[in-house]
Amino acid sequence: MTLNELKFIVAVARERNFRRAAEKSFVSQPALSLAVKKLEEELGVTIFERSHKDVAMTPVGEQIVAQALRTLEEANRVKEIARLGNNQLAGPFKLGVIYSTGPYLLPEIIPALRILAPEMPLEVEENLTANLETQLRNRVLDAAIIALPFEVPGVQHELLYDESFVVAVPDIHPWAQRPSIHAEELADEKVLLLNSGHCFSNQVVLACPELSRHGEVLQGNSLETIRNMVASNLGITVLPCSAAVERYQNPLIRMIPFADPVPTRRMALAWRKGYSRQQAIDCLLQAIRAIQSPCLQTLAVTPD
Amino acid sequence: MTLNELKFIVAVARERNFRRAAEKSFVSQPALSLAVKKLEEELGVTIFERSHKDVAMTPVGEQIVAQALRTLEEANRVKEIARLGNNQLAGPFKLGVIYSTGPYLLPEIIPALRILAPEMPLEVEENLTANLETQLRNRVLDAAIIALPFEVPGVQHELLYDESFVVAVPDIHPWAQRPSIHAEELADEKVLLLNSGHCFSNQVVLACPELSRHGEVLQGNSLETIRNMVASNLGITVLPCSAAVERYQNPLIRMIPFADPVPTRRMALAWRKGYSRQQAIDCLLQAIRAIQSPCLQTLAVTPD
DNA sequence: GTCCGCGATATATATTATCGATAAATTCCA
DNA sequence: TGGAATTTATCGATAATATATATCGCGGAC
Repeated sequence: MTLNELKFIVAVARERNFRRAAEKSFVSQPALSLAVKKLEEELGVTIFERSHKDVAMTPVGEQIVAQALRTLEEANRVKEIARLGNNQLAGPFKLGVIYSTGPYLLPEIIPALRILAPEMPLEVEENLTANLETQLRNRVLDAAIIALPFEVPGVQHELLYDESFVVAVPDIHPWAQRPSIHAEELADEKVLLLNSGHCFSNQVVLACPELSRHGEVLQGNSLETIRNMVASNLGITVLPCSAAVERYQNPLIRMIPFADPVPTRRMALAWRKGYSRQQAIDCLLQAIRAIQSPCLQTLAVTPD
Repeated sequence: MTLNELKFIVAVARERNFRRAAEKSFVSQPALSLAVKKLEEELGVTIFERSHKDVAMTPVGEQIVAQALRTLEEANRVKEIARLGNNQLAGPFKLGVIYSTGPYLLPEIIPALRILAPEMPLEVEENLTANLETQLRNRVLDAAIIALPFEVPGVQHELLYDESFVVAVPDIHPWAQRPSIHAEELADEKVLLLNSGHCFSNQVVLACPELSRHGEVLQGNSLETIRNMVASNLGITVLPCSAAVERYQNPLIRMIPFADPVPTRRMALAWRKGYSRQQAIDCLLQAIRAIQSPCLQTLAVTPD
C-alpha cells in the first residue's frame, strides 16, 4: 500500500471514472488501473465495481476510500509541518560564551540579532571553554563563542575576529602614563588573573611565560571583580580590549596598550557538524561580524 | 513522500540508530539512509542530526515523526477496514424476484440462507422482469431471480431449475377429474392470467398460442388473487408447479398436470458482471439448489 | 594507537511504476 | 441495426525507484 495508490482510489471515487481519475492524477489510465488493482489485491477487497458505463463503489470500498482520504490528510500535515517548521530562524537558540567575552560582546550581539532574526530568542550560557565544549557536544548548546584553539571532533568553527589585549593599571601606578608596555615586563608585577580554567588567563601567561614562575594571583570567574581590584590598587591585570572600551571605563584605571608583538586572542563561533540550523549560525556570524569596534579585527570568512 | 519513508523515520526515531532501524525495517542500512535523506530533501527539513555517537532529532523532526506516526496509524486503519469488511457474507443483500416466483420460493430460500450466511439479511424486492433488470443494472439490486430468456449486457446469470406448469381448475369444473391436459385445450377455456407485463403469462401464451386470439382474462399482479378467482369458479388458470405444492392447496381447486410436451419455464439467478460479492452469489445459488421439491428440476452448474 | 561501530557513499541490480498501443466490451447515436 | 465513440483491461517496452553489497571516513573506547 502506498500513498499514491490511496490518492488513486480517492481520485477514482471522486471521478467515478478511471480515465478522468488518471488525468487528474497526471498518470496514464493503465497506470492507474494497475495501481488500483494492485491495492485491491493487497487488501483482498474489491473497492470499485467496474463496468463500461460507470464505476460504482462497494460498501467496503466506500469505507476504504473515506479512510484513505483521512490518511492522505494526515500525510499532508507532515508536509505542512515541514513547511511551517523549516524556519530555522524561529525558536530559541542556545549560545554559549566564555566568561571573558560574554559581558562585553553580548550587549552588541543581542540587539543586532533581534533585528536579523526577531523570532529567535537567544538563550545565553556563560561558562568555561571546557564546559561549553561538553554542552556543545551533548547538544545542550546550539553554538558557542570561544577562543581558539578549539579543536573538537564533531565540532566545526568559523573565525570571528582577533582581539588584542591591553594592560590595566591603577592610575596611581608607576606605569600609568606609559604609552605602551612590553609583555615581558608583566613578569615583575603583581598580575591579577582569572582562575586557571579560563582560557583567557592561559593566553596571558602564554604571552608572558615568566608570569607562571612568579605565581600570578588567580581571582575567580569575573573580569569585573579583577577590574575593581585593580581600581583598589591591589595589582595590575590584562584585559581583552573589548572589556576596555569606553563604556566600561573606570576613572581609577588606566588602559595601556601592549607594545609589539601585541598579545591577541582569536575568537571563533563553534557548532556541531551536521547541525540543522545553518541559517541561524549564519545569522549569528553576521551579527557578530557587524560589530563596529576599533579593537576587534573582524576576519574574512575563510574555510576552516 | 511514501509510507515507507514515514515508517523509516519512525524507526530511526525509535532506535536512535540507523543501523538498528534498518534491521527492524528489514532493509539494508544504506537503503534506509537514502530514503531518510530523500524525505528530508523533499520536505526541505533536517529531521535527524546525525553524529558518530548517536542520532538526535531536530525540534521540527520530532513534530514530523509524531505526525508520521499518526499517518501510519490511519494507513493501518485502511488495512483494518479491508480485513474486517471483506466478509462478503456480511451486510444486506438485495434480491429481486419475479412476482410469479417470490411467494413460493422465498419461504424455502430464506431459512436456508439464514444458516449459510447468518450475517447477511436478505432484502427482497418483487417486481416485473423489466423493472428487476433496470434495478439490477442500476445497482439497486445485488441479484435477481428471473425466468429465461434474460439476456442483458453487463449482466450474467446461472441456471437454477426448470419448473413445469400445471393447470388449476375449480373442483366442479368438467376437467376436474382428468389425469392431464394438453396445452392446446386451454384455447377453449376462460383462462385467468397475470397482467401482460408478467413473464409468466407470456410463457403460458407461448405454450398455447391460441390463447392470445381468444383474449384470456388478465388479472393484476398476484397469482393468489387468481387462485381465489379459480376457487370461485370464475375460470381456470395455469400455475408454476411451485405454486401448486401441497402447502398452498385449496380444497376447491384441482391441480392437473399438462400432457407432454409439458410447458416449463427455466429459472436463473442473474447478477452484474464484476459484482464484488461472488461468495454471496454462490451462497444464494447453493441455498436455492438445495430446495427439495418434486416439481423443480435443479439443473447442474453449467457455464452460461 | 588500534580496533570497533556508525552513517555516508559508490556501484550494480532487481523491482516497480509508467507509458503507448491495442483489445474487448458496451453505450450512444443516427 | 450498424458504426463511432467510450471505457476499462491487457501487453510489451522502458524509465524510475528501491535495495543490496562493498567500502569509506570519522570518531569513540579500550
